[in-house]
Amino acid sequence: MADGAELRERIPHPPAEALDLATILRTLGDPLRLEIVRVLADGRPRICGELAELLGVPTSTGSYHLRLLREAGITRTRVRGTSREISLRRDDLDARFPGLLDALTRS
Amino acid sequence: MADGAELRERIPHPPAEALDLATILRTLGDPLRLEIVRVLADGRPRICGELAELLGVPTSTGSYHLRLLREAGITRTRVRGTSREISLRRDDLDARFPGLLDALTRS
DNA sequence: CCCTTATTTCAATAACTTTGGAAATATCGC
DNA sequence: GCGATATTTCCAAAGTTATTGAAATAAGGG
Repeated sequence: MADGAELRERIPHPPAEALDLATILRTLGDPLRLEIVRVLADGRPRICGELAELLGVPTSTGSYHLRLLREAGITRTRVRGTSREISLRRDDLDARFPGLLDALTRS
Repeated sequence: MADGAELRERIPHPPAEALDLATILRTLGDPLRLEIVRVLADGRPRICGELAELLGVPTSTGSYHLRLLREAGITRTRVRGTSREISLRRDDLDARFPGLLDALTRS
């Protein structure tokens, strides 16, 4: 690690008020990312490698898509040991865009 | 007009069964196109030039975005005189993805 | 500490998207 | 047909996004 920055790594998430509908739609408008959201829709968090394997992509590709989902405010990422636990930000999304997630994950 | 193809010009629209959610989301994930959909959400059709002017873009740019909306199955385009009348495909969208349009145009 | 495991970042590349001026096409009314 | 009006298509430039191997970083456990 680079000299000096010894604080525990914090993963940045946008606050709920900052969520932008066009950004969310653009982010979900990719089959891989939409599939990730559908998998997470059951409320159970998954770890990054689990999702990459499920989608059949290298972890570097998975990590890229998970970063976009997190930056758009769609998912939340928590450090747990050497893994990251990914979950849907369902309450924030439901509060900000009622009905959207339901419409996307229905059936 | 090119020699021989004298039939009345028909504008292609995808059938309702062919609508794809990821394609629709990708298409709406552009601020200009999302704005067009919000304008059309009142159910009143608009002509192309009206929309381009409203958005402050050249008609060639407007025409490009309207083509993407039409090809994604989000809007319907009808020839009316020298103009094209653009409207939302609300019934098809509501039937195929219940709640989606409502969630996008609420407020 | 060092090793292992999980994940991210980097860098290069390829593929796709957006923009807008100019030219082409379509339709109408005369 | 012709001219006017509305829109689309073409094209090239610019911008953005996706993909992935390799290197870097992080955390945990001996």
